[in-house]
Amino acid sequence: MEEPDNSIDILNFPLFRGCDKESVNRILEESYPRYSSYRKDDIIAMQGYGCRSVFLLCKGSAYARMVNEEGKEFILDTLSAPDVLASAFIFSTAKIFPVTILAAGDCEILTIGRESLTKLLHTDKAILDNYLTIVSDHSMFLSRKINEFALQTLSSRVLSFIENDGPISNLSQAAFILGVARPSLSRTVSQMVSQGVLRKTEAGYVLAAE
Amino acid sequence: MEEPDNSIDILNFPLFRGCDKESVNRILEESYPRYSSYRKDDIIAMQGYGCRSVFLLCKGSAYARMVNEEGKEFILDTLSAPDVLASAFIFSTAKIFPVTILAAGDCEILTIGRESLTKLLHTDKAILDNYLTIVSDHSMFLSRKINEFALQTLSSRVLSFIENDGPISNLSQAAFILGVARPSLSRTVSQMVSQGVLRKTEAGYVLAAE
DNA sequence: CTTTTTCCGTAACAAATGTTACACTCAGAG
DNA sequence: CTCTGAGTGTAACATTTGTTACGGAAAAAG
Repeated sequence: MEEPDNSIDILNFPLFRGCDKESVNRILEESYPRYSSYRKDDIIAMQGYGCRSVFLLCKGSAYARMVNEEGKEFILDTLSAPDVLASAFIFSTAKIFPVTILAAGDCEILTIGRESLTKLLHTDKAILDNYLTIVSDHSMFLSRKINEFALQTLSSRVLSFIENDGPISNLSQAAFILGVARPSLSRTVSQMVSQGVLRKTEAGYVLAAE
Repeated sequence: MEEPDNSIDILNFPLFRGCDKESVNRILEESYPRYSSYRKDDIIAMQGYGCRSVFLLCKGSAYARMVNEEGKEFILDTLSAPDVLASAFIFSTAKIFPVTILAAGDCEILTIGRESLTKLLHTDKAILDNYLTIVSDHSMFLSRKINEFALQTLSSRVLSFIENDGPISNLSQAAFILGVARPSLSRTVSQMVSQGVLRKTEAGYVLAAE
């Protein structure tokens, strides 16, 4: 279970940048952290369930999927190691996952309980500052998402998507992430191409300006 | 400028619950906090501009409005004293307001700079825990908003609106907050009434079940 | 090589929401 | 009282997106 190179990995995390490695390792070891592996498409956390720990994504990548009662869904975010999952949920009043987190590929994850995390934040000011930045950036990310969903048309959102995620090489997948029907995205992309906004390359659809 | 009853107000804030009042007041006084008044519709903070302070909303209420390039807009949130504004923006990497904050009525606001806030968080564990909860709850709020905008139909969002904000007494205003056209909301509400989901009372439209 | 699967483009239609326009009610100002 | 403005209901039409369906292209499997 316990990985021998735990202590080496730790400083790769933005969360631990500038921290006192020794004391962090001590606190982590005291808390008997769980080190687990997930296979592609395994569920790491389930929307609607309680959140008692944060997940340090040490290897691999994961994505956050949001579903509503009628089964309509979309991908809110994709995350790659090294990153912290559930950072903004664990200290909320409800302590409930608003999304389901799934392994995009094989993942290795270190689970840290709420108490240990609190202790870390109380002990090391660098970690605290990093954590505040991480949680705040998460809020900013969500704000931008809201702006997209609430105010932007599909074609604007396609542009944002390409800016953030690069060329659209798979229309079906992109449609799923954008939370729209595949033919709708296909239609919109076709229109954008004929308007000269997008261009089709071997890598997929890209901005025509480049 | 300086209000004499500052120190009394402070403990009303969820942010300061359980804190050591003496040391908080000392830190606040050291930082020469600005105490400002705003009239109805004054701009407290402007979307797209830098965020260097948090705002303690001591009296009155404010709302956060989000606009896109084409001028389409909606109200993301309304906040009432006592509350903390911009808690999730000040520690982000970008440090940019993603919304415009406006006074919904006459407001009194205590402005706390980033350095003083950092000092408070580093000094008092209770404040730190409160702050983490506030920021996290903000993230949860945004997640729910995304769920609404991305996945829910207007009628579902009407139900959420009534649950959170009470009866719809002003269709125009509610349409603006929901970010939809007034006739669209009027139409949907009419349909929901004829389906028996909503009921019209003197207080406005309410859930039929009650 | 054939077969199957996956992805893509597209068309026809449906559903949701936006836009514009107009008439009605009601409360407050004058 | 009359007038005005805010809020409302509603209709007709436009626009955007969803749904379903079908055929083709290209890759993967056999």
